Amino acid sequence: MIVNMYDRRYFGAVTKTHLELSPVQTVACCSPLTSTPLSSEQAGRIAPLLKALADPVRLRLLSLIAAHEGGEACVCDLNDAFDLSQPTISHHLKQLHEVGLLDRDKRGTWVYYSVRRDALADLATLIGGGL
Amino acid sequence: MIVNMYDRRYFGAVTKTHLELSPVQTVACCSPLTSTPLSSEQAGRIAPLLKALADPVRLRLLSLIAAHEGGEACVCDLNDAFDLSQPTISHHLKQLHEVGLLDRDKRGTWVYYSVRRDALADLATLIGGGL
DNA sequence: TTCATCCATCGATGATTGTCAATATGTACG
DNA sequence: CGTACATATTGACAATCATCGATGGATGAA
Repeated sequence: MIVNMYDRRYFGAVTKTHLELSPVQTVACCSPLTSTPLSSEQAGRIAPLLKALADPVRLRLLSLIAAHEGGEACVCDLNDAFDLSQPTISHHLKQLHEVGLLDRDKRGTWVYYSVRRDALADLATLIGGGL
Repeated sequence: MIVNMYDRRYFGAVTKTHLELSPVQTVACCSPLTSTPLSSEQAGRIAPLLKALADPVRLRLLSLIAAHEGGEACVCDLNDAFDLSQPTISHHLKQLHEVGLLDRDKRGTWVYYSVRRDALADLATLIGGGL
C-alpha cells in the first residue's frame, strides 16, 4: 500500500498500542503559525485540515450545518442546497468527517452531521494566535 | 481567456473603475463561518485563501517568514530551509502573495517577503469567530 | 562590458482532486 | 418476503496542482 504525505497514516507507524489521532486532534498541540517556525511534520499534519476546508462546497456545507437548527443537519437537507449530485455531497461530507471537522450520527435511515466547534476554534488559534 | 472559480477575476467583471480586491481583502467583510450560512459567492472568495494556506510547504514558508528577524525573509534564506528547487519555492511564494497573505518588497538583488498579519487575523476570525 | 548572483517564468510530467452515473448497503414499512 | 427511500462506495474522466530542469531578466561587482 502506498501512503502519501496527506494520509493520516504517513507520519509514524500506527500500531495497536497507539491512539490514532485525526488531523484535528493534532492541531491543538501546535503553537500559532506566526510564533515559531513549523516543523515539516507539524505542517504535514495541519495541511490536510486546511485542505479539507479549502473548497467552496465544503465551506458552505460547514456553515449550513452550523447554522441549521440544533446545530446538525441530515444529508437530505444539504443535498437540496446544492446543484450537485448526492454522491458528490456525500464525498465532501466524508472528507470533512475524516479530518475531524464534522461529527456523524446515524439515526434510523438518516445521517446527521454536526460541526466540531472545538476543532474550528483550535484551527483559528493556530492561524490567528499570537498576532 | 478561460477563467475558473478560483481565479480572482471570476466574480464580477473587473473594470478600470473598480478596485480589484485580492481574496484576503474580501474576507474581512464576511461574518464567521458558523454564524450565518455562506453564500456561494462568499465561499468562492474564501476558498482560494484557504487553498493557498493548505499546503505543508506554504505553511512552513509562512511561519518561517513570520519568525524571521524583522518579520521578513529573502527568498535565498527560504530556499535553504527546504529540499525543493528554487522555482518551486518561488512558485509557492507567488501563490501566497497573490492571495494577499504575503507582502513582497524588492531591494536591490534581493526580494523580501513579509506576512500580512491582518490577513491571518481576519481569516482566524472567519473560522473561529462566534464560537 | 562581462560575469556571477538572485529571483521569476516557461513547459512538461506525474499525482491529486471534484464530479458524475451506476451500483451497493442499510433501514423502515407493508 | 419485497419495495421504497437515504446514504455510501466504486470507477471513470477532465481539471488542477506540485514539482522539476531550462531559461530569462535584473542587479551589482570586476
